[in-house]
Amino acid sequence: MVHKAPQVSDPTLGRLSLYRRLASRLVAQSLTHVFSHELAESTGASAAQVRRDLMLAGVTGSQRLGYDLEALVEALDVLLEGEGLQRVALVGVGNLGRAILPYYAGSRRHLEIAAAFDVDPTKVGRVIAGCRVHGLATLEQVIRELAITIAILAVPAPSAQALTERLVAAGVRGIQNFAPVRLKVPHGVHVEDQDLTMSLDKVAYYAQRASAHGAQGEEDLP
Amino acid sequence: MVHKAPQVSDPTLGRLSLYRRLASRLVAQSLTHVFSHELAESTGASAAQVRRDLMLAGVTGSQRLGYDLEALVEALDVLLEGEGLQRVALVGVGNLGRAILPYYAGSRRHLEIAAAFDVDPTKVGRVIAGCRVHGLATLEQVIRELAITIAILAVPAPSAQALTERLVAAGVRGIQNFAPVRLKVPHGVHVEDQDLTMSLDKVAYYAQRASAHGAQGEEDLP
DNA sequence: TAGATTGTTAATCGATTAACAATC
DNA sequence: TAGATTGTTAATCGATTAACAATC
Repeated sequence: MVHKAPQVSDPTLGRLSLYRRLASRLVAQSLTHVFSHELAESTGASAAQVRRDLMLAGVTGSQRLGYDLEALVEALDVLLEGEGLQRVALVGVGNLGRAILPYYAGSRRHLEIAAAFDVDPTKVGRVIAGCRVHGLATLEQVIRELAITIAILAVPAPSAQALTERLVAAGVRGIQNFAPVRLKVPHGVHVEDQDLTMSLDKVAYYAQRASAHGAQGEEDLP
Repeated sequence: MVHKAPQVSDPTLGRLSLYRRLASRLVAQSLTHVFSHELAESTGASAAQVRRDLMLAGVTGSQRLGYDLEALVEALDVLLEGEGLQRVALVGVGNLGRAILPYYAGSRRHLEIAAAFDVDPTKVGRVIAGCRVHGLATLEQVIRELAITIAILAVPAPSAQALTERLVAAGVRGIQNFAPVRLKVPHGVHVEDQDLTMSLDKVAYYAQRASAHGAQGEEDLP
């Protein structure tokens, strides 16, 4: 348990997240073990890389059976989300906020979406996916009372920065930002931008090249 | 105009997308020029890297005034989205689909969201953000008629793979995938995964470390 | 044992940085 | 000119790959 927390690089972190998702699914199928090459499929990485990633996470496998799923999931949960429970706030209960919520419901044992916030008075007081919606007036109070450390920011771009400052002042240390704005935050606060439009540009770029190079695959390699 | 299309790496592509967004915004403010360090702020990259990125995109700047905004936006549009017009289909008009649509409305001169699709019969026939919603029965027909090459896939995970196969068969060459599933596609088809849960794991990881290292910034460097 | 896996190491690859020369 | 910018190059950094030894 005195597991010295390793420093994990960003790309590795992304893969660990995907391993965990697959692992949870396999656990639900009552499986007990998984091989590195099975996990590799879920990310497109090589099996050797999976092994190195898991070693970094402090998970050790068996040469005959692969990795024990229960231990794997627990180790990843601890690494990604910490030993205790971290509470999360959803800020902005529009279409996007409501769409996101189900993704996080259940299966995350060290994270809990503890509260939601919205400007719209008609939404305040309602319960969405087991989560109570508060007005923005009580933002600081609720966040402090529940000791919330993480926020999902799903509000329109113009209000994003002001809300960020209130969240940080109230004790939030990490923000998943869906607003197409670069947030300014003090040191020690981490912002992860989830830019929905950026990847469409990438798709457009590759699709265009695919069409230009003739409808069929641009290379013959398997 | 016989601009040999450059091979652009993935991280560069992401930054170009962000430069374009900022550039569009500045154009809307009636500005005519922008400096590399101004663009740099939008991504967190260095000014020198911005210059290299833009050079790669074939955009050339002036030493006194920086980069001409109109030329910049046009060059990025052509690079990212092609010379002609590419049409896009939104598949799945749930909360997520409706939330995404406004992000793409307008400002994209070489991309057009031409059609939407949904299983729900009560949604079919409606018009959302200027975009007609079709039933899944006519998917292939509509995609072929409109020559759609790109799809935004915002459907539940279980139906994602089957729909992907129909889309590809009908001529789609690029997919922005919001379903938490790894899609199998033939060569020449590009899938960009937009995983909404992965970045929350990253946030949780960093937030947890921030809290562990004492509430204040973990390093003293500016 | 034979087979298939895991843990470990050196070599490759690519992106970023930093320093410089050139320009208006 | 002086100042601030752009275009260019060599050096650094880090992640990934590939090959190997060790294990059950």
